[in-house]
Amino acid sequence: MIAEVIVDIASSEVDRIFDYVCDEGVKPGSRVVVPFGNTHTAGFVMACKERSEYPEQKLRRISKVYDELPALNEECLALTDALAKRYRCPKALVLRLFLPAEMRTGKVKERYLRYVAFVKDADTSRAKKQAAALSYLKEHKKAEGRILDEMFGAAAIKALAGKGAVEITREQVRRSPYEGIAGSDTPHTLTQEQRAAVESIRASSQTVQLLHGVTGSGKTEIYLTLIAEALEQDKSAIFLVPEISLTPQMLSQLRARFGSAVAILHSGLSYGERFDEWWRLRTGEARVAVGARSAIFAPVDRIGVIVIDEEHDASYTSESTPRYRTYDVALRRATYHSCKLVLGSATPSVETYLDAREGRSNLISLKNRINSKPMPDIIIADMREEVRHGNPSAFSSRLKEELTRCLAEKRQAMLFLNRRGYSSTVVCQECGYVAQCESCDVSLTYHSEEDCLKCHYCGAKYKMLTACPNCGGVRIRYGGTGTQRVVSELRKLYPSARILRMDNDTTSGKEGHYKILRAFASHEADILVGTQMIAKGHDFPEVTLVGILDADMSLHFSDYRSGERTFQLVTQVAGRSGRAQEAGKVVLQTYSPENNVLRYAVRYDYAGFFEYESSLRKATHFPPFAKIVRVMVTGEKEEEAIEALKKVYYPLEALAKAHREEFLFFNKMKSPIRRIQNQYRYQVLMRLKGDALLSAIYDICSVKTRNVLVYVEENPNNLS
DNA sequence: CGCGCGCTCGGG
DNA sequence: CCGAGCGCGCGA
Repeated sequence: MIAEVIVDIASSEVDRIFDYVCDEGVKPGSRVVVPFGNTHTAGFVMACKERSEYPEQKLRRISKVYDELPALNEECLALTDALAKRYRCPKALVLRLFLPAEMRTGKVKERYLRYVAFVKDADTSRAKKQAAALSYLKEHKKAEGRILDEMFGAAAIKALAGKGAVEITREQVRRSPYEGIAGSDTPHTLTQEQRAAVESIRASSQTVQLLHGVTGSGKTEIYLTLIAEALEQDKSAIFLVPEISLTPQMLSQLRARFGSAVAILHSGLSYGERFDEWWRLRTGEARVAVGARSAIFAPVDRIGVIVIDEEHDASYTSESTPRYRTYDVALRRATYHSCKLVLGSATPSVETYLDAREGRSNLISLKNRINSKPMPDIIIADMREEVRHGNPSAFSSRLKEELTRCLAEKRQAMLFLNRRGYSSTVVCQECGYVAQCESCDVSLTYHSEEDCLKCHYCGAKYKMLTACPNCGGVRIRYGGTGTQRVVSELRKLYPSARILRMDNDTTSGKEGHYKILRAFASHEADILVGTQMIAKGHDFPEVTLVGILDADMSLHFSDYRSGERTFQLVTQVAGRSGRAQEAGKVVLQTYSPENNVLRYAVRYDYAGFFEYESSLRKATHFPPFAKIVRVMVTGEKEEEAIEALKKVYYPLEALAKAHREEFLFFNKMKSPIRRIQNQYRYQVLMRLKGDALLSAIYDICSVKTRNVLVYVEENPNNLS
């Protein structure tokens, strides 16, 4: 038989089928090792056939077939072809997405245990131990070899096997993560509104379902009901959440509901655990795949429902080749299985909501919160006023007032600032010198705890300046406030308050987040200061005050999505306040209180925001009414990068000239940040009316370059 | 991707 | 004349 093989080499040069001779019974989807050139390489059987077009004497034989059950099924293989085409990348890169990384590198092997099973009676009259072992096995049918050895001695078991009375087998066992986490299943009766939502999804003839509801409106319970339904129908489910939401609390909730039917796929697991969870899904032993973006590639058959929670989250778009959108992959899978794709969010992306508005998906709006409590009041603090009244600090007088009251009432507060470190710039007062990273064209952030300067783009650390390296001056100014500075100012203002900080610097490893959150949840601190990561999915019933210290940070980004992001951020952060008994409050500090997005956000008026934002985008020709395409060219040597840029720029320019009607904008430029991690960055920025020329653009950008990376981004998440 | 082949260039 | 360096094409 002939196998059509794709070799596991991430290069377009070898991205084609190679025919190999193989034994009968080799199935498509199997991982294999094949002789390739003068080495051996891993590969995947994409299809099998009887005869090859290739000259017979040149055919070579597959040297190893890995799994009894092929790692990939028909759906995965078809999806590989489709995605490789869509994102113009080698099939090998797509195939890799389907497998846990350690399966390729061969770091982890299955864990086997020896079992002994009863086969038939035999003469054991002259061996007491054998007789005892055999009768034990006759009763129990099967037992683990190691335990039997201990009970009856290894020799006796061996002897029985020799007589054919018992059979020894090696069976694969799985390491199961979070085994200790039990969690109690809360009773799950649905509210009227939740029942109606489930009914609407069931009855809908559309694939995509958009579940729009504020924090606390009970979206999760609806997801779980739909997943349970899939399981009842003997189908499987995929449940995706943003990376940050994969907390032990969330996992224990799922474990409690679905037990061992749940398998978790995420980077926090050990290699062995991830490997085994993957196989549990592949064999059907587990049928609910839970994880972040990459879990959309979970090896499940017969999918009954796919859920994408917090649909708007930026982490659902891959930042490396293939730059897939999770939604795109999910829609393909849902279509293949004729199942529903449920998107949930309190603040859907403009694109997603527009689809629903225009009837391309089914919109379900949850109007009420489960506990019928209103969302907290959002108070705008005008920071211009503060400056006018001689208050230069990071805290408005209103926030200080509320903080004082909150602490007096023994409640908790959360302060949010999306900037870590102490100060974002270090400036010499004498000559204006700004400390910059050697490998990136960005200014360094001062970190007070380690008394050092850090680059937030490449992670490099530098010694803090004692004097200006330019002029020798010693008067150094710290510009811009980060979380560390907020904490130190808070300590001065509220010396007796217990303060915790949570950002990338305080959290070592996955456990780090959890520890801080747990400490805060059990009221070991009064104030939690943090970045974006405190905004998502955690329940703190004692929190009655939330401060958004700099709502403008995301607002004035030169990015068409900045309004959307700000609305999402404010809504999300506000949702942290007053979740239980007490009414909550939010103080939102801004220098532009008249800003439309903020005005909609303080009223929790998503519909109003959407109308405003979408008409703005329509008028200015921005996504989802147009497409932004950025071609990035990066390389270590600036001249090489420029040379490669020219290679793509001229053909692109010609394309733009030939299709003026399709182009709204076309320009080549240096990236806003010229260099990151010693890589020079150049870009061609385009805005197109639609996708008509996308294919041509990808074609142009698939030029061969040396030492330079060229890639295409569609509607990129940031333009740095 | 990794290799080997062959072409080119420079030193002597 | 010979060896090092690199661009190119091949792999079933």
